[in-house]
Amino acid sequence: MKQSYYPQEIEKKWMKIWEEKKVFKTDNNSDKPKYYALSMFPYPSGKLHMGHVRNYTITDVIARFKKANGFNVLHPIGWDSFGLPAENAAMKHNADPEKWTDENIAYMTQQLKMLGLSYDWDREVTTCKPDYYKWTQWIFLQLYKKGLVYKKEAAVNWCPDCGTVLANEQVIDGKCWRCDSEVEKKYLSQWFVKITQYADELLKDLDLLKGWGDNVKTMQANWIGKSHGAIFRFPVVDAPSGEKMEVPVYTTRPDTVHGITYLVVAPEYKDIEKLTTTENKQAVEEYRANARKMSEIERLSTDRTKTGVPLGTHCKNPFTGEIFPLWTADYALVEYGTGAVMAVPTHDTRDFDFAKKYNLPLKVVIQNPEHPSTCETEAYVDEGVLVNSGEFNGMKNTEAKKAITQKAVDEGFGEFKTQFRLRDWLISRQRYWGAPIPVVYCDKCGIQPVPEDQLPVLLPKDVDFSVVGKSPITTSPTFKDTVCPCCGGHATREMDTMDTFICSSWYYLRYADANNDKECFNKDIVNKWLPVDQYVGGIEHAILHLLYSRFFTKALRDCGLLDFDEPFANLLTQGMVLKDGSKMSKSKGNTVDPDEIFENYGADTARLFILSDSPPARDFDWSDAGVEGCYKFLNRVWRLVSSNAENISPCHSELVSGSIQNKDNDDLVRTVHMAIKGITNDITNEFQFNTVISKYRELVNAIYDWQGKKSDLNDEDKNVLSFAIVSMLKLMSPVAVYLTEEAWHEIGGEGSIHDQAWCKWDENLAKSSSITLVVQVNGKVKDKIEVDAEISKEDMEKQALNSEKVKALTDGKTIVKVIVVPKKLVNIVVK
RNA sequence: GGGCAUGUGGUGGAAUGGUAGACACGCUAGUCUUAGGAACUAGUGCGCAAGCGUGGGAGUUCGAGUCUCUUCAUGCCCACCA
Repeated sequence: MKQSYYPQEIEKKWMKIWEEKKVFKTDNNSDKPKYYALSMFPYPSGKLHMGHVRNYTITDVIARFKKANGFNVLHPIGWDSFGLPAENAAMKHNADPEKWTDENIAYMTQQLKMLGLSYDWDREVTTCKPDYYKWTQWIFLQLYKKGLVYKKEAAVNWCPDCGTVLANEQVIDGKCWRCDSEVEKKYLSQWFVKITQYADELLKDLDLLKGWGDNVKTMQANWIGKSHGAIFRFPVVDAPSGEKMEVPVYTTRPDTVHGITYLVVAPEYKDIEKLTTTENKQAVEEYRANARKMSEIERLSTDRTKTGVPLGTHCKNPFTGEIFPLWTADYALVEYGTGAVMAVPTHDTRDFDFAKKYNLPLKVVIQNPEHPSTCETEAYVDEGVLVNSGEFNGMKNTEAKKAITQKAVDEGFGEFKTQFRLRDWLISRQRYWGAPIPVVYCDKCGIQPVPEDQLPVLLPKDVDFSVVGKSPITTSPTFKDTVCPCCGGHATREMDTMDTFICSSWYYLRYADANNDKECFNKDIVNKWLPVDQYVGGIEHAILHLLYSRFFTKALRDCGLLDFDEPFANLLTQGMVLKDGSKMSKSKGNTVDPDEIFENYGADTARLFILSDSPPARDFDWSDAGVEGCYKFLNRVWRLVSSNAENISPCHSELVSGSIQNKDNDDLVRTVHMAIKGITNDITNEFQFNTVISKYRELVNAIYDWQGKKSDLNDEDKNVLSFAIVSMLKLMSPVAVYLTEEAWHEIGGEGSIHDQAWCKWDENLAKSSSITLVVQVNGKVKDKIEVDAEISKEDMEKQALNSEKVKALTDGKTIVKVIVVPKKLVNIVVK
């Protein structure tokens, strides 16, 4: 008999058996209730890191727990496999990114299997394969048909030295990640997805997501950024052309409208040239050219002092008749609101800074009656009462917002306006390793979508990855030229590929029906499996991926492809894996390679440890000593099973404590019931795996203690021991997947332990036979008395008052009150 | 600047408003061993003690780590959004 536990040998054996028998295959036609457990799928970067191990172990334990509890569980995995690292590797070695990707997937697949994850591998999804991106392209076309995809001119990150567009991720501190030169902005025609059309619903439906943390919901709400304000239109009084013009502004502070002393338009404002006088033209042009060149990071940096130039023209404030100058300044953003800002330096810190710098006038219109401010040294941005505001004087500013906007509405120069910060999603990437955008450009017919029966538009293979300064896809001699689907004449293909976030915005739908080659997924099957019951992933996806996926679900719903509103019912954002207090990273040299842990301690140890020390949502500090401790614990469990194997039967009878003669046996049975209850509740509530594992340890310690009191085992002893050990193995089976399977067979169990039903507990047995009665005097613990668990309130009080320690403290004092908490404590209040 | 978290022993962390420090790591003794970085046993918040203890200060309560207010510190995310 084995006296010590050899994970390498045991784990490899079971890994193979489970794989051959497809133990974790999911049946689409089961009549059990469904449960969809999902981890965010990985980018095939080469090797798993500990963050993956944590993420997938958490989801795996949930999936196994739900399966044991009678659910038909969908637990799939796939690969978010388009993206820059593959292309970079390809460019470095002038090799095919597909080869690099495939090799990584093969390696990581082995690692995932080693980790003992209960995936249904028949549903594996790989976003860079034509059988997947065909449907990504098809979905793009549906969105195009719906008007949710459009093309427009937009600024991109441009590296002048490499002559190429950079993704945001490739811009590091405003510089090119490859050549370190300053990144500029450049205007190109780009594809956009109209996510803003769903801004209101994306915000409103956050309320439906009861199973999401408030932190993630708040981040999304802030990102969507709904604000209520007004649009005011200011007539231009001296447009150089003499034409009648007006400048509309958006403001959330209509109450300050009487305090306007100037007006700012963004450098990219569409009418800016028509609003500039001849004398100011040169200065304005120079300022705009400079702003265009500046990188996003430079421009948006807050510590930068504000700059701007006057246009030379003026507007009239329709509320006051005052004339004020127009300026351009890059603190006005062309993409937000109307691209123009009404400046009230007295009540806005940005306007204040700008006005001080350029000596623009200040006019106070809001005051705190108790502490009036002249706003000479700083803007007064808090609430107050209107002054210098004509008919609105004396009104509270919160009320004035409405009244003033209403006046503008009535007189025809303004309206109420709701504004979002959310922008449309730029999805064009001037890159090779992505899904080609299925569009062609015909000289005669213009933009033409590729007909659906011609999908997929395959990535060309005849490309040169060594090129610098352009996307490798443009070097293909065969890709560019094609035929117009409309007129049959010559057309050229779109050379841009899609942002990989598109691919990852619908993969969770594909899992439900992963091998469908007729449609992206069958509507009924998707309706059956979705929404995902539990989604697990890193907080870093709190905004982009989760928002895009929510948008996709709503858009596909409106295309008639599915019938639900939100894709992820419950979301668990796991914390980071740290080492020595900082995030594991190659540059810091504090990474831990999962392979080494598997090799030295086994996957069960890795699984146990990664769950043990912190609750899932919190950051987890890796410690080598902790791994060692988990390994020792598993060996301790193994010794407990193997040294008792011949005393244990896997089919123990149901144990009722009344029929048990021996006190130690009764205590152990109660301990087991308490463990079942506690562990089940800890998993069910918030997935508190760290306390689950401490309860494993308590249970194992209790069995060892029990064993220490026994020499020869009688039938009752054996029965109780069997009950304890079999329960322990079942409770541990979602975490220590290999050890429990091996142990299950060691004691003669049939089939797989992973097909066994979860343990049940008896409420009457899930408590100990005696309790510690805590006696407090004035809220401080003074005595503890061991009493029967069924003690009455009266007896509790009597026992407490009889305590010698209590008597000593209450002698000669008045007992004001006695509080009795049933079966817990007595508090005696004395004076 | 805004938002969101989090503050408990030497360390990771437990505690439906009811025994603070479960369970571990570490450490200290000891047992068994040729040896042990294995296993087992005992101990381990601080303080000689009365007592004191959950970042600080107030409050609610018979009773507060937990609830309220306030303050400080740390971390993360967003950041010229008018």
